[in-house]
Amino acid sequence: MPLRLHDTRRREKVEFKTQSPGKVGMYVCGVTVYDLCHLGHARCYIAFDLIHRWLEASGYDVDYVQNFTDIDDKIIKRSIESGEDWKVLVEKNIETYYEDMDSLNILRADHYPRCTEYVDSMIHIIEDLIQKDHAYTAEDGVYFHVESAPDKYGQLTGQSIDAVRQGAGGRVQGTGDTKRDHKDFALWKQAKPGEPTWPSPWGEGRPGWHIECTAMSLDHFGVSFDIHGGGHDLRFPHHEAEIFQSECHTGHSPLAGYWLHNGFVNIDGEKMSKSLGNFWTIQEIRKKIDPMVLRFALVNAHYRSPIDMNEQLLKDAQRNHSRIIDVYASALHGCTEGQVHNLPMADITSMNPLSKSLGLLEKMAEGFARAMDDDFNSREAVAKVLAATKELQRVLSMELDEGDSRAVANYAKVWLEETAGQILGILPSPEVVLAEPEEDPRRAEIAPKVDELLAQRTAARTNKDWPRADAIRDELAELGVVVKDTPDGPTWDFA
RNA sequence: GCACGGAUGUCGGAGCGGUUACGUCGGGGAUUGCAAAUCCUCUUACCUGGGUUCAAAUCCCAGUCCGUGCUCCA
Repeated sequence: MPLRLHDTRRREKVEFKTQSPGKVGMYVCGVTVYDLCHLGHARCYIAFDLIHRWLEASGYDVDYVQNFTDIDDKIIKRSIESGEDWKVLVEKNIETYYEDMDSLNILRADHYPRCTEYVDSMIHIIEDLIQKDHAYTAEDGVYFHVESAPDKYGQLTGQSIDAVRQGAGGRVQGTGDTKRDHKDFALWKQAKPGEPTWPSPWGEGRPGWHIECTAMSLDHFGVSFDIHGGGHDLRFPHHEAEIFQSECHTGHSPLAGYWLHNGFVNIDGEKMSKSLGNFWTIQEIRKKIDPMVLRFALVNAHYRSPIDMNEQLLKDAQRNHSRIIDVYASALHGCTEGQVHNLPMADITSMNPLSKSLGLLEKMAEGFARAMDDDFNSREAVAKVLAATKELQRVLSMELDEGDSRAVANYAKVWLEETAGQILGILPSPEVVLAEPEEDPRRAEIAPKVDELLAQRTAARTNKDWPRADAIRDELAELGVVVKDTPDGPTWDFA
């Protein structure tokens, strides 16, 4: 089944065809490194990581470019506020960016260009746009004249230029400066005293935001490439500005074969924003929960739909994620040295329970692939993994001889690694799964007391003194300890 | 105002012409001294009004409500 994906420009799911066979050029707008990354960044780069992984798994050679915007108004503002050199600020945030993304198991892109390295090409493009009458110089910089290419307006948002001619809801003051028309956007900004600058034919200054991506994508891919991605909010004006700049400069259309935009993250039903005070940085989240659980929660939604982050969602994610890990762990434990038998034929209609289970699992794997081929529907793919988890659990606990049970364990291991591991990226490495859990310092602290109480409770239970046994359990509950009775005796953990 | 999405069971959220989503919650059962954990199992649904069709949650038209964008933003 062919891969289909939703293209923002055409506003529908279309079959994926690359510009050159077997190769994919993918450009995703990166972060402006003036601050730490937040939940929204996590969502965006996990979404494109998933796309990256699935394209690779489907046999494409993906050239993935993701930029850093390392100079802009906010970086300058932040640098002035903190008294820190802007270059130091930028380096620090880029370092943390990598750290955050690594913790979320996001595979690295192939290139991370920084816009300050491309100022010369930006100047070159701007000169060309001026020459072609698509741009003009004003007192405080150079602007792109949107009315010079009206047919390119609204390609991603469907807004007509006539509607916007009326004035965008009266909310454009403050961006006016000396440009001719409120729709025009800055290509080059004249520097104010004390700001970092680059020389240009229009005096000392720095590039506008939109031109950066144009210069970098042009440099890496040429006039056109396959996939352009980014957050939903970047459709306008950023991505439409890119279309204006690139297509007017190169004369080639379209700039990108497919435009992909990920949905936003809300917190408890509200838009995540600094003014609402519900801004979660990845650094903060990492202190509270396993980043792999966060990844699970984000992968457990379609990349285009908005996601409402809340306690319930994380709790569900925690539970379902550990269910998968548990089965993976028992599969790993079952992969012992020794003879491995051939597994019976996978056959849904078989009377042999193992054969039938293998048939079901094969079908689920197919469903997984079908889901991913359908506009990277990881939500559906996760559902298949969860269903398979149940089935794998069943298979792993079947009464089998040694050779068979090794084969089954290996099958389960591979099944999960090829789906939840390689594609969804939610499986930790075998080393991590098999590692002895690190001793919680809190646990060591109260262990003697808990063990003492548990011994008393076991004695009470042996004597069938149930009120006494339950009283001890209540006492343990007050310490925040939950008791689990197993055939091998009681175990305990923190609630 | 314009543009783009969405409306599904207690809830979160898939499906998008005929078939079990998945999970949570709730009911029943197994297990247990009782619980917890685990496993099995059950009920319940497609915003409103028209239309197309043998068949609509799914397609078309109209309406209502909600979200987002139109300004820096993943």
